[in-house]
Amino acid sequence: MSFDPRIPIYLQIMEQIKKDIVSGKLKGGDKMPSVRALAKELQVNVNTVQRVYQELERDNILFSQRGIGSFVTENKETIEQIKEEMAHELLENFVHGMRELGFDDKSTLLALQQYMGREAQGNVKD
Amino acid sequence: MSFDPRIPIYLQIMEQIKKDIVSGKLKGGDKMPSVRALAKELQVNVNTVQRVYQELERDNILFSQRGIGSFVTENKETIEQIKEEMAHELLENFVHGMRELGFDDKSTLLALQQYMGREAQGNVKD
DNA sequence: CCTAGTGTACTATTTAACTATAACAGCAAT
DNA sequence: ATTGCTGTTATAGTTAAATAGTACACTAGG
Repeated sequence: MSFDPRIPIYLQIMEQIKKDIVSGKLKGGDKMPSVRALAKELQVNVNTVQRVYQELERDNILFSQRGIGSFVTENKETIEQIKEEMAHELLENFVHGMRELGFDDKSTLLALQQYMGREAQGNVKD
Repeated sequence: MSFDPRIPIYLQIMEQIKKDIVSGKLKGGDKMPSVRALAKELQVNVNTVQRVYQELERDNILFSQRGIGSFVTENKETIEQIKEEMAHELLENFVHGMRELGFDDKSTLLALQQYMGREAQGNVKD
């Protein structure tokens, strides 16, 4: 994982973990790497990872047990809620961003289909 | 304009100016507010605005003349290029972001249409 | 010439993120 | 008990963004 220097590292790690949970890559109850292990893997300081886990625990996404480890919440509602929040934010950024560039919604939709088509080397319109 | 504390202010101001140029709200040759005027308007320091103008000049989006003012470039190609870059970045963030949340492209497209429909209180599908 | 407004440059200070390092606290297996 | 892993807390130092304040350089208009 490489980091965007414009955004605090701990926020980027938080986002990545949330994505992994929301997409099912990490499941409810899964044990997270220890703060030290993740710090080493990501080449960041232990305190930074500790902050990540702390913030995620504050948001009820993880829970930590001293001496044992940190775990993904078992609460599926919480996870679904996070997913909706994240998707909503992406939608909002995209649509509003395109509007601010002068695209109307129809043009935006078209641009998206073209982009997806280009990436998939095939058309999304079935 | 209110600022996202997670991102440097000067970058946010840069983005806004670029959006205004790309969307046509600011046109080629237009005189920008003076660094002091914009600083006062945005409630930020003169140095911050100075940095914004300096960076935008480096990107050939503005040009500044000492004693006179700062102006939007007359080069339409540059503006068009910026517009494409910004649109591409939005598309990329959106599509990749949705994929990371576990949405396939078809679901993403549907979610977008629903979002646009909700906002417009009407359907985009003509 | 002189003034007012412009961009530009410089120094100093504050704040937050990040790092480095160490220590403390709790659990489990030997 | 001891060892080794865990989360947690604390202190200190570095870096970059942003601020505050000042000064300089240039241009236009009176």
